[in-house]
Amino acid sequence: MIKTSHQDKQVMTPLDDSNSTTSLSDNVCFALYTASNALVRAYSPLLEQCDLTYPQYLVMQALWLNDGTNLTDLSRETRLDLGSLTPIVKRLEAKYLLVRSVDSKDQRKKIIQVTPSGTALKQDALSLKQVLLNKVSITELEINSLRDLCLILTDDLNKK
Amino acid sequence: MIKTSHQDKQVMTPLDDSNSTTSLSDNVCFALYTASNALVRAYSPLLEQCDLTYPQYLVMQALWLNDGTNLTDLSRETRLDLGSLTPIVKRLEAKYLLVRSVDSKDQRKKIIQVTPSGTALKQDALSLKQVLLNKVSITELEINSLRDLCLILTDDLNKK
DNA sequence: GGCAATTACCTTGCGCGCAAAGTATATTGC
DNA sequence: GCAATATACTTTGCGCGCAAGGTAATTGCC
Repeated sequence: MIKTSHQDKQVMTPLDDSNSTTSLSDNVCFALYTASNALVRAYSPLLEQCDLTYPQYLVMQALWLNDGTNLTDLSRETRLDLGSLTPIVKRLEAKYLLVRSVDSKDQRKKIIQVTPSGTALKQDALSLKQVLLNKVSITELEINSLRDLCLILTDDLNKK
Repeated sequence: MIKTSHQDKQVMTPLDDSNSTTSLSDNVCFALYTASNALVRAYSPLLEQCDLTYPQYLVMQALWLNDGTNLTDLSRETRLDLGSLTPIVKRLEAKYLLVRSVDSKDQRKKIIQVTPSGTALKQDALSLKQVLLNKVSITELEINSLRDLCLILTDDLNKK
């Protein structure tokens, strides 16, 4: 958007920075996208015994930390779009893991509350993280740095 | 990473490691998942002017680097499932960016080749990466470390 | 009080990601 | 030479992620 320098030339030059990659792995974007897919894929067989998908697990985690919020607040916490969140929450309600009720003070708001069944899942579900971490060869320090870089990147990309 | 100590007790204690998180942001998994979503979301309005989605862009990148491969090889390079890849490639063919043909030596294989229209997209599409990188506040060194950690993590998670 | 603007949520449409099942072609074993 | 197996791809079903459009309820403004 700022540099439109090679809009005029269609011939690729060897010095052109945007073409010096020899493999997809040279791109952060590819690496990030691939890692996220691998993560969800690796989580899925573990979460299956809780009958949860990864996004559903995310929502339950958010509720375990902060029960009784409304959809919009839950959307902000999970960084999930409201249009994605509504059907996810409905499926969790169909599994009797949570209940939805209308806020009496503001009838537009839906209050989401974890049921006893939902709470019962907590220990088992959260322990699955360790199973995945055991497969990973990078150090805890590197994991923390990976996490922090991802959080910064997310904020940067969501800006403007 | 090593400790699996809380498998036997179902009651949560304040010292229980898997429950000490006070926010979703404490989890690598959440951070990674969120960052990947933010990335695709940020790329989408840029790629719109090329009439490409992010996965379609990934496939085109792979082909620009290595034209004339078959689907299975393309699947390995892009880390995309064959079941995902088939419809993506079909949509790219419908946009005249590539053609699919049967390998005469092995009729099961489909050879994918970029058309002149597909090649014409290359310069503009690859220049979009810089637009995104300009929004990002982390250093090039950190980006490289983020990329490498993601690649290692992916390999670890795909193992076994 | 009345009415436009805003907010909270739901719905729709499309393109994935992936597991599972299906089809056609090649290869292997005997 | 031919059945069993393996390989390459396609299809189907489901659950997202997200943009866009819709419907109520609430707020702000006059």
